Amino acid sequence: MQRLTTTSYVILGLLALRRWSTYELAQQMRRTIPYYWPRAESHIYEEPRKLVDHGLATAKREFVGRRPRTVYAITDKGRRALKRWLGKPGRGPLVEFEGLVKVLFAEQGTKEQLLTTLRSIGAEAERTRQHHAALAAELAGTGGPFPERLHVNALVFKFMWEQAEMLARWTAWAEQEVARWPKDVSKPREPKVVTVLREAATFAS
Amino acid sequence: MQRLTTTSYVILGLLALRRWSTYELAQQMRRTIPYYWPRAESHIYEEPRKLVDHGLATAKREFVGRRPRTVYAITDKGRRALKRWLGKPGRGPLVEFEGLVKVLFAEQGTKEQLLTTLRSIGAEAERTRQHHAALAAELAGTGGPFPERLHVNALVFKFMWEQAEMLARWTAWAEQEVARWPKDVSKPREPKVVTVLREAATFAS
DNA sequence: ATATAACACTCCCATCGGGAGTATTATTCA
DNA sequence: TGAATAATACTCCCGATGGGAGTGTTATAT
Repeated sequence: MQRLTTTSYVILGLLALRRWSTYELAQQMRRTIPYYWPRAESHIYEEPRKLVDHGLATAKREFVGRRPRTVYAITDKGRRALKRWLGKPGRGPLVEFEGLVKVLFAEQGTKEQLLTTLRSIGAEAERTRQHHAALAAELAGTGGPFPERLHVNALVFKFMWEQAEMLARWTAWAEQEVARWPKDVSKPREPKVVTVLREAATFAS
Repeated sequence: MQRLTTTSYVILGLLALRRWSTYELAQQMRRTIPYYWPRAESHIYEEPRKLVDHGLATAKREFVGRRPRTVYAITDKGRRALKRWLGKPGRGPLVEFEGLVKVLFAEQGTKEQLLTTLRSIGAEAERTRQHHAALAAELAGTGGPFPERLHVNALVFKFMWEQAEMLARWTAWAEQEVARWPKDVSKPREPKVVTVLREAATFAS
């Protein structure tokens, strides 16, 4: 029997709200959760089965015409397991950022390449902000599918929003700084950018 | 022959700076890079071999007493490959944040559990800030192992710093908001927290 | 009437996280 | 000086994951 992962508990948490078919769960996982718990859709289908194996959920086979689907529901044991899990501290954010790796080695390329990298990150940040703003508009307007959960959603949303804002600010700042650098980005003299290190260093204990 | 991943290019980028033994590469990958490109140490040993297979690096077997070690160096083909890679846009940040999942389902648990979750995230954010501040002090003081790369390092550092600051701010804010909620966190009436949604919604196009 | 999108999955391979294990050399501290 | 411990230098392996391809059915758009 496979062990339960954070993804299992995400599914269990969703099942605590209502019953879902696996397809609906996969849909829901695509809406907002990928911004802090991204998982491949193909594997979402495995998770509820694990929950059933552990007695945390039940599966019911239903039909839409001749097409079958499986609808899952949480059990009492499932609710208890979820509550226990909520009591254990969760891991802090883990960031994976390929664009930043390209910035790190930027002096091996051209100034144009670096600016292109920064602009593409900036464009993505802008798209994310738009996405989040639209989501906020929907939640603030209709209350979303679970209006009684608006307060916890707002906590989570705030993180997503601040993350997107931070990225946009950082990109704009970096573009501006790099614009000041000479054409050969491997040899800037006295770059102003280094002041960020001195500022951060003052916080060292 | 295995295909090159972002991790391969991280190693290639490090090799562009100087020759390293695999152990040194693994060490270096632990210093700052895990904050934006975390990879398991055990796999770092495989990457340089891939680079050699592709002709982007050469391996040299050396000895420290009777203990052998492999030292890798970049080739001209490797430098060209790195430059080409720098020209292609990199993926934006991907965030994985288990703690936030616990916040999302917090109304299934107790107020105490939620506050504990937030406090543990806050504590981790503080540790990260301390780590970054110490790193900044070192870089600003000695210039670090590659003083000629201080300017690109500063760009990357700024992102790490802002990320840590943002997390600390978010946690402090969330703790304060939750403190205002009633004991039964599933039923706060008119939570002030929802204003963040209204504010963000004004940015929707 | 037909094409396309949404629904409802399954299968599979390469990648990755992470722990355990092996052996040698350097450092610390009693 | 000797023993313990840390650092160096890896290898092996299992289970979790990303992500693409594939199969068939039902609803919607044109």
